[in-house]
Amino acid sequence: MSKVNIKVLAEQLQLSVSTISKALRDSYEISDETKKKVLELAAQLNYVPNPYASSLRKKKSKTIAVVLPEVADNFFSLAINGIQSIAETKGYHVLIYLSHEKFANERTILEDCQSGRVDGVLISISSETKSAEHIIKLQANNIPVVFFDREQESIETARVTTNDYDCGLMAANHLLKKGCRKPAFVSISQSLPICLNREEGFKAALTEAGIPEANQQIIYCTDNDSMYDQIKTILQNKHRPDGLIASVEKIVTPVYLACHELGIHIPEDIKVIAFATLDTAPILNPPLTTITQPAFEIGKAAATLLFKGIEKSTFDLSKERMVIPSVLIERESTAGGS
Amino acid sequence: MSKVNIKVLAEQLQLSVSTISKALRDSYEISDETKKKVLELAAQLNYVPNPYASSLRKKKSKTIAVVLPEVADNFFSLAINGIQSIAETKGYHVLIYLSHEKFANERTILEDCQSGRVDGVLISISSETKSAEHIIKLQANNIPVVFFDREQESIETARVTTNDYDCGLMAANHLLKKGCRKPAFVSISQSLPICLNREEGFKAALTEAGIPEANQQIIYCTDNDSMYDQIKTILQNKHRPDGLIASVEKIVTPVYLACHELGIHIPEDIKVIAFATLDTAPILNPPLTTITQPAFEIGKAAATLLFKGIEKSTFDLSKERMVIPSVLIERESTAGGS
DNA sequence: CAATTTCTCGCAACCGTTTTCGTAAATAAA
DNA sequence: TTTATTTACGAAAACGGTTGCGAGAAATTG
Repeated sequence: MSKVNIKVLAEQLQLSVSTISKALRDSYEISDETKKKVLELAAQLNYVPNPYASSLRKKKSKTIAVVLPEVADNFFSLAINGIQSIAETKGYHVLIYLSHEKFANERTILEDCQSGRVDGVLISISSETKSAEHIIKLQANNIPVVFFDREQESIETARVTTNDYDCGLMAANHLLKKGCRKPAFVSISQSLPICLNREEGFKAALTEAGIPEANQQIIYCTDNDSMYDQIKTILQNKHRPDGLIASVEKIVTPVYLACHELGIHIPEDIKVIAFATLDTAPILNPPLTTITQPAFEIGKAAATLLFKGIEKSTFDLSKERMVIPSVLIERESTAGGS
Repeated sequence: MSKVNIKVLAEQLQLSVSTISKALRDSYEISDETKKKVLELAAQLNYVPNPYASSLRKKKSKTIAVVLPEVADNFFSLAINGIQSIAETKGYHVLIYLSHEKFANERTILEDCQSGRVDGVLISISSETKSAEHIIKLQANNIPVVFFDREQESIETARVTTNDYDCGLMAANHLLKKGCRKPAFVSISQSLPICLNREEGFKAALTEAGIPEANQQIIYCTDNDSMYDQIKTILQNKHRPDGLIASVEKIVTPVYLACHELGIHIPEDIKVIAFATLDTAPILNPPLTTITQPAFEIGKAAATLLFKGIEKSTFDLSKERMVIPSVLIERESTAGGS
């Protein structure tokens, strides 16, 4: 059916293909009269231009790729919202790719992005990603890349993050203030800057408070499936921490469940604070103290930068660095102390 | 930079463009020797074929569109995961579009889908959508459409849903069994089949139990922003319900918060059950009884059907109907009664 | 050795749109 | 009236692959 393209319009109006094309794009070369006829017929026949033909000719796809570790995470969902909101106003389309936290997937995805399919890439790298060649290759192909949240430090390009180090510090200080003497930090990666920075802040706060390094417990839960068991083990340990910082959202549920199963009470026995954008945080049992990241804003800012990089060839992304602060929202999971 | 295309390969190897193309596609017309040389050079020069050029010629984009009301919702996030998992194995790319529950947005999005940009569309309609022409137009253009979760009843095409009526029945019966005499159903739409079917099941259960229609309270929260206030009003009403069914996930937080603020205890004063895939359900205060929808599976099934419709022209989507049941998971928010 | 078949490859059209350039007619300036 | 300029449009070449067909060379057959 349909298959109505420029050629069909041209035949019906006894005009040339080029005239139709120009009329549709409102070129000054075409008379108002002709334009009107073309627009009318186009509307009547429900003509929709083929974006790929135009992309081929113009070397612009009006499409960007968003590469994420996963989508079932409030932070990333909200970030997508932010990205979409900007893309819409710019008339861009958004391809979503999931790395599932695997480097190999991420590399395959970025390889495809060199095809001309997209004009730019927004990426939050997988927890496995350490090398950078796959991203450098993209840049070598003149595809602008902007990191959001999870960056690759060695790459020279724009990035939008939150103040991870400060938040690590803030979280740890909050626990200390609430009376914790043996807080632990639960991380999901030994390479992700977001985790490392939060961890550094955590350690700095503890050191500052005079807590010896030996008591600065850092726990790495790199495997999703064993997370629950791992956390349980830690909570059963003789040196059980009296405070816990969840570096990412998905740690929260296993922690709460494990505490419940083991009869460990939050916040009496252990205080919990999490980097999370969970909207159920205030109705958890107990309500969870969070470091809430501005996910939507990070998405918006990253997209805005990317489009600048795409549209203004003069704009240099390489030195752009935007930090949007998170906020600590105190709830009962860290109640007690002074 | 780069710009390495088939022509470049052809020149370097002193072969014709068509030979390169055929070699890359492993055509029988090309000798193994030549193929090897082509593949090697392609790898060396980091050649990535332009998908749009090929799409133009082959009239296939290897891309599908997923149209959702919103993405910051666990159901949809998980559904995207399911869709992606199938798309990956099929080598398809996934464009995400958000209608933000607005019909006008949805129409614009589907219009664009007629351009040849996508080979098929997976859609969960907005809560505003009542008419169907925008979808019919798509089908008239030979773009297969598959509904998942939120369908448009008058359209003849495949749909993957959960057993909404039964779940409405199940939810209501659960409340009745737990001692509720005045349960209420909180809906977000008077037109969405998912809401209507759940509502019908709810009413059927109550009627069956001998509860007069006058006491079958149905509450419509169509506006996101006023939801909290609306719920609070209802809870302050003299005829405050003693049980509450949240027809969708996003109703949960405002209900819990409102109850807390008003000093209404769950489940003593009011029992709550929700259609939700929240993974924090077990750690809420109190843990939330849910009708948990198989979001991931629904996504997978819908995508599988769509690809059948795209790839096998003999396959008739119009009569396909798949129902994947949800499960009721009982927790404390409905404790009490017998 | 001639006739036929098989193996490889190139030519050229095509997909739908954009864009440069050329040109005839209409209008303005000289 | 002649010349210059503007206006409105068409022809054709791209963009990067794909594909049907034809043709020469090599291999097979009779």
